[in-house]
Amino acid sequence: MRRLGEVPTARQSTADPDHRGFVLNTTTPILHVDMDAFYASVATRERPDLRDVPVIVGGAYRGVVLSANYLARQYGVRSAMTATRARRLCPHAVVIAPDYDTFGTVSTAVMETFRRVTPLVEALSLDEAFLDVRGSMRRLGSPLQIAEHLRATIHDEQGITCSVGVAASVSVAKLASKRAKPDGVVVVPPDEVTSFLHPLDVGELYGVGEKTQAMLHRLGLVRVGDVAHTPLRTLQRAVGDALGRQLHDLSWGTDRREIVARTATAFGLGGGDPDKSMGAQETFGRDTDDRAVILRELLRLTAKVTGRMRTAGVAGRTVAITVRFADFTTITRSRTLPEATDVTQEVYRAATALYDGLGLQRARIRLVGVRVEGLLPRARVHRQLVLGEREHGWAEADRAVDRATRRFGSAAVRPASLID
DNA sequence: TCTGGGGTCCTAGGACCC
DNA sequence: TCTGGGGTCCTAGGACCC
Repeated sequence: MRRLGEVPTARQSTADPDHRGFVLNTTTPILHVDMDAFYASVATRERPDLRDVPVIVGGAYRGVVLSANYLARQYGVRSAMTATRARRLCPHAVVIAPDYDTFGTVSTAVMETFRRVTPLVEALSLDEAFLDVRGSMRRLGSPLQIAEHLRATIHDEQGITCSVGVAASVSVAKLASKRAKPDGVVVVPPDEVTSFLHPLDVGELYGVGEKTQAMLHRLGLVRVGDVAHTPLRTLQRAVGDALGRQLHDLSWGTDRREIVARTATAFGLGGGDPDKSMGAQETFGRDTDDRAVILRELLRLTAKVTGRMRTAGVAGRTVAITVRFADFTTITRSRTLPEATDVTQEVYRAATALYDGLGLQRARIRLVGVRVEGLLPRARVHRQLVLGEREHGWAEADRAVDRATRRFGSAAVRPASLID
């Protein structure tokens, strides 16, 4: 039997049939399904030798923790923590490099499992999704029964566990799944929404990170209930119009956002809304002030981004670069071109101009990035046909590179300056 | 060996237009 | 004349999420 924790109120298990009446459940048709320690679970599912060992995924040189299993978490290891700190907290943890291909494969399979229940699946990332099961209940039973069915199926087919939050709205369902972790289900019926939400710390609300949490705490708004009973205008003066409105709605669990069927676009899964920007950035192994090294990195990143853009069939007008200095201060510079482009040389020319415009001399640089914004389907881009325009030559070169990359892999063709 | 990489959205100020 | 106001685009920075 799957373990169920000792969380009070709304937590339910299949052994607790009292809240499974039809009337109650039609009012809680939204499921938020979240894999438990997804990367770590996938990385260890065929490694019984690691079952009882703390495991960390990520944490390469200058890296952070992408995921940690629950044993590692007992030592205080958390996602996004620096690798250094994680190793200090848990020196005997096994560190595994991420394998995104496998994560993607498992994710696709899990999302397929969801779609066998309902077409209304909104993937938020590789490892979590909202499901609207309103139309599935006649066939599959109450939302709680559907949640347990999904958990059992994913466990049997993928060898990993997940947790499910069930509620009338997406925001409450998401908070409920967090409460359900690991390997559990929490149902929050409509008449228990405020008693569920109001004792939570404001930091639990979607959109409240470290900074906003600290600001709200300074104002004496510590619990969600405090936010709920603060006038909207006061809230908006503190955190801005949009976030103030959002927090006000979330604190009453009144968001009516509908689920839109879509797959995660991350990692090339495709589907859903088209991306609005595409970018790439990389932290150097060591900080550098060498212009040649930096420009070469900008070219490599540009080629990566424009290659992805051409694969996706999009072009963009705004080119932005990011520069992070040794002291971690980070600046961005952007420039909007007259015409949208997906041509490597055009984006690179803009990126180098932006970089040189900074007028840096000996600044130690930690990271550079390139991003193209304002993406449009290439079919909607009408280029000014200038007589004798050289860019056509570059576009031809890009297409040749793309063909070669498809046949021989990304190492086969690259700009001359990137060859060692 | 302090602090990744992929994104989205909001804010605010200035330019510019009507 | 002595000063409006709305809308859009562009840029830079910041917060947040996974």
